[in-house]
Amino acid sequence: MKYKIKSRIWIEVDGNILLGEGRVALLKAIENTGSLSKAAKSLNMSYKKAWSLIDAVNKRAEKPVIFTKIGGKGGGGAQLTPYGKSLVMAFETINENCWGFLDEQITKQLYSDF
Amino acid sequence: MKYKIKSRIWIEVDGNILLGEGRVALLKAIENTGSLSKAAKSLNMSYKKAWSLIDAVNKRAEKPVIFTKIGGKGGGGAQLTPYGKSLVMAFETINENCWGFLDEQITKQLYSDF
DNA sequence: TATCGTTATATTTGTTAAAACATAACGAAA
DNA sequence: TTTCGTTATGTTTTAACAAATATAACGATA
Repeated sequence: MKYKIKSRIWIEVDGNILLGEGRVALLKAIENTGSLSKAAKSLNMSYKKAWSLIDAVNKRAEKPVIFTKIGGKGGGGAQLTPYGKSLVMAFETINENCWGFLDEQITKQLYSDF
Repeated sequence: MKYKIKSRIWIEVDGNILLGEGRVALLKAIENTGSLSKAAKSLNMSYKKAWSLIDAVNKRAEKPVIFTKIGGKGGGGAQLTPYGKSLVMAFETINENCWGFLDEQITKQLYSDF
């Protein structure tokens, strides 16, 4: 089969993006590193960009998605809230299910004989 | 339900985009107008952009998607091949099915109680 | 054979999005 | 009270992408 079907999904609130693949990757990196700056570095992203993405997510989500701490031991840090974790999980599940669905669909619509 | 799920799908060949929503819209406009330049105008797109999109599609598709004529009555024109029409139909069907699937999914993954 | 609206293509300009850079505030601990 | 690695934010610069402009070739028809 020569053709491959691809997709991007995202979640919107009032016409503004809440969560997409990039933001989910960032949230997962925060979960793994405990810090926004480390997460940004691990994704080869500037801190500023990471911060603005997270800011947008926090502004639009129904409940806070991360909480941060400034100063103190280690300089501070950032962690996902339980709600943030559940959003990430839901997004990834939907995304994977979508891939499977689309693979089925392209076979049906483009490569079936009947 | 505060969150809305959105998607974009596209078809790739060897890592290059063959068809996405924009190109499908352009192909449909060609079908309706019988001309690439009229189609571009109807979509508020420059002729050059339209031409390069179509060029990319023709280079990558398994079979020609449009055929063109230069000069003569009306100056020339462009039309979809039957294969082009079938690609457009398949794309639109898959896209609509995908929207329905994703609406189900977000309800299941984010708004179900069990 | 002059005209016309196309297709086909190159080149320049403009606009927007991303990257880079800079800096203040914070608070635990040495 | 100085140091350190954070969070938080503004400003400037760069680069990628889109738009605008220009022009040649084509062929039916008047």
